[in-house]
Amino acid sequence: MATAHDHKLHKGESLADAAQRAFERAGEQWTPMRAEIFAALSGAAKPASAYDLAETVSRSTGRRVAANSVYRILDVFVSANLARRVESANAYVVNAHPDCEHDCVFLICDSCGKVGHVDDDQLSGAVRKAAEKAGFSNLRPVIEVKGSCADCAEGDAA
Amino acid sequence: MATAHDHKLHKGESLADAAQRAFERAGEQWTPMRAEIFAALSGAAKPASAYDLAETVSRSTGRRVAANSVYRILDVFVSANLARRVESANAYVVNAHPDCEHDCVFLICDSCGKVGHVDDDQLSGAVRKAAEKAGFSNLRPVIEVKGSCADCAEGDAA
DNA sequence: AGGCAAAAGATACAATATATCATTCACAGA
DNA sequence: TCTGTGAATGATATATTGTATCTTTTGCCT
Repeated sequence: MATAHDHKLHKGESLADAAQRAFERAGEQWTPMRAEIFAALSGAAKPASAYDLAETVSRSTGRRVAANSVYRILDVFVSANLARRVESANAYVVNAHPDCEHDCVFLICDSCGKVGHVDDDQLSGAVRKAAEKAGFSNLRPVIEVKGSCADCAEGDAA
Repeated sequence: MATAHDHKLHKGESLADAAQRAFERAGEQWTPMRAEIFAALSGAAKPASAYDLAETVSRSTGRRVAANSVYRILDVFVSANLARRVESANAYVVNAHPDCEHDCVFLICDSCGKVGHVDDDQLSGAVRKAAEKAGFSNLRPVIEVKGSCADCAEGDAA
């Protein structure tokens, strides 16, 4: 890797390492392109769209990266649990704990666009149970809450 | 209908009537165009995209209806609780009981695309509570579950 | 009828997502 | 080393979803 971008925190590096390990354990290849996209995704302050990432990576590598390549890689990331799609934002976030399987609850701020997340297995379990009770199987819950985050709500009085 | 209390289930004409009443009570105009779109939406077997509805209504009226008009009307429907957006399908469904405020749980079948829904105030309340605990306000929960519906799972043995 | 505001039409365009085929690359086996 | 194979990526086109802006029409009120 030996990256020249020194403003990366150690936390970021170790996340990439953990991601790589989990990824390879899942039988996938950790290629330079995938590493670039993972870095772009984990460096983003907000959920990033595939097009955002395509642009970021295009700049950082100097080579044009097309959206469809990004989509392909994001799909692999999502199925390997390295990233997650935020449905109500049409965007993606890294999974900071690629080793744990959780149904995340995402909290999406309407005004700043940032996303927080909560892992509450009891809550997501209740959602799963409700879906099963309705005859659904092979469940993939999407639990998100739009609203105003604490920071944005302060100055906002709305 | 046996259910004289709780959630009145409206169908066909009476649903449109109930919707119109609720809509006008909210201070909105029930125009012919809006009635057309509501009819198209409530006649759809699956969640309908704005473009689906535009095409349906274009055919049923003989006049070309542009997507942006449909979007505008859907937005009004959603804010008046006559319809809901299914985030993970980029589509809309009618609200069968426009008089009650609920955080619906949508169940979206991967293979047939149909959507079921569950109202579980305790469940959605728990989601709201978790978001509030994280400092969020002005909440609009999105609780959806992708999976296989009972019908599709049968022939599928996946 | 006349005037106003809401609604709808027309058009253009931006953003998101997928489909298809070609090219590159790593690697196994002759 | 050569080559066949499959995975990954590139290139390109196109489909789908969503907004912005301006004009025209419609419904409502006096």
